[in-house]
Amino acid sequence: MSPASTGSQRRPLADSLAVHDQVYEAIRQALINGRIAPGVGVSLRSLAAELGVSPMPVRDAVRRLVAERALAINPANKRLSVPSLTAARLEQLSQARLWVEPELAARAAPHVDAALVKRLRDLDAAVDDALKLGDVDAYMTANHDVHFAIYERADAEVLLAMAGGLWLQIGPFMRVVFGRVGADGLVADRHVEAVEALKVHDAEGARRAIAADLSEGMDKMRAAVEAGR
Amino acid sequence: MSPASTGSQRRPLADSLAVHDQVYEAIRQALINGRIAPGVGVSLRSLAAELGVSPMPVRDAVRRLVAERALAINPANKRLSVPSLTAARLEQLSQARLWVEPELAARAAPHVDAALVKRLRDLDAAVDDALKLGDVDAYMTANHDVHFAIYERADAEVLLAMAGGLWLQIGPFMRVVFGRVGADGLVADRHVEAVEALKVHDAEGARRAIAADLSEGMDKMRAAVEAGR
DNA sequence: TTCTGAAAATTGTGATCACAGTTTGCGGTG
DNA sequence: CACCGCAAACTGTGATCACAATTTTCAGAA
Repeated sequence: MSPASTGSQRRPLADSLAVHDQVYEAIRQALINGRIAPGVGVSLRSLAAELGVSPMPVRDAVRRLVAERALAINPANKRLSVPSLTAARLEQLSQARLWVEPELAARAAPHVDAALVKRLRDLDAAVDDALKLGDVDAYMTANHDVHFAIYERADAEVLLAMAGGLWLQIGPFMRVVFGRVGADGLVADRHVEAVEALKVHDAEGARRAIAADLSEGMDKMRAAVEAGR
Repeated sequence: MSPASTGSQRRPLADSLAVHDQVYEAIRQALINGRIAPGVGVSLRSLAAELGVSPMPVRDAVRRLVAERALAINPANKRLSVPSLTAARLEQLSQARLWVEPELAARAAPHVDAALVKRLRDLDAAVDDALKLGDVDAYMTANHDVHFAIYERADAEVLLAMAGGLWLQIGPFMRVVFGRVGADGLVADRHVEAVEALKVHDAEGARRAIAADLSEGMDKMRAAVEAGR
């Protein structure tokens, strides 16, 4: 293979997403969906080969994921791995979520309009459907969308980013709930209560509903993690 | 760091810190110290030239800083800049700190020993010295060290990382306090109270002392930011 | 069979180049 | 003097290579 013939056609890429962003999203989803199991090692080249890109954009994406603590880097040999699920990590992540997310819901309440209420009801219906069908990926996506459709209305960029980072880190934990207790373990959530509170701009009601929703979900995660020791 | 000549001699690097980590630390300090003013644009090559390294490790460091929101990236033209100091950002950052940091102090309380108490007193003395001398950089460093010497004892890696990220983002705000009200504006802190509480393993006392310390500091930052509009 | 040790493969890191957008600078035109 | 237009410089992105440090593999000795 001569250096000149290493074609590898380039992309216009002006409007489209950069490759490293696509790679980031791909790895992110793989982590949340549990396609890359916690504890196992990964490498830049193996990820690159799997995604059909050069190691360069993978390197960028991985740096970002490491900074967000969705990937861990062994300080001794500098090798990459997926953080493993420990009770201590879950506990801290839970506590942090339990502070930021209700806060975001409360901040969103004043800015909620009829269109958002409708969208939230549609999204929540999608959550219920996914639950009935036992479609794990669809559930994870829909559940995420419900929460962040609310949080985005809070007009609090910094807190929103914190919440995003926490979901990314807790994604693998959510997966183990399905793995161990099945979809039946998650039939109930507090989305309806949250939407009702938001509809009438009841900030404290929204805060309480989201707090209860998280609290119950996280109890199940804790039980699943402890059962799997 | 040696100038990046085309000779490109390599380092041993086994035990020593990687170049991109040194670059990260250098930019980090420059941001916190306000040597790179908020709002202005930077570029990979200009930073690389300034630090005497190739653009590659700068790219890695910048990715990390962007993920930590210490640098911002313009989505339109993808150019880098230092986030500007807005009241909304300060408010959210403050609220987040006011939750995590007292929590870390409370968690640390049970694990405090005599050696740590001594170290904290030494560090706090350094804070007072820097204040008397009006040495801004020394104050920022010493103040950071006092807080994180406590937080590291909490045995809460996730929350500790959150606190670190928040300090990085709020660093430039701290600087404006000195810029506008001078070192005299910060003569009082609640470090002594915090250390006293920690010494007797009083978690709630430590929580309150740290909360008060942050609260007062952030009031000054808010005033400085508002005055500078 | 089990241990040993050297070769081979794999890893993260850094340098350098190519390329396509964007911004900047500067000349000429009205 | 003000405005336009184009070229040069600069920007982030991606590819490819080189290198040192691991880790893995496997043949040979006990």
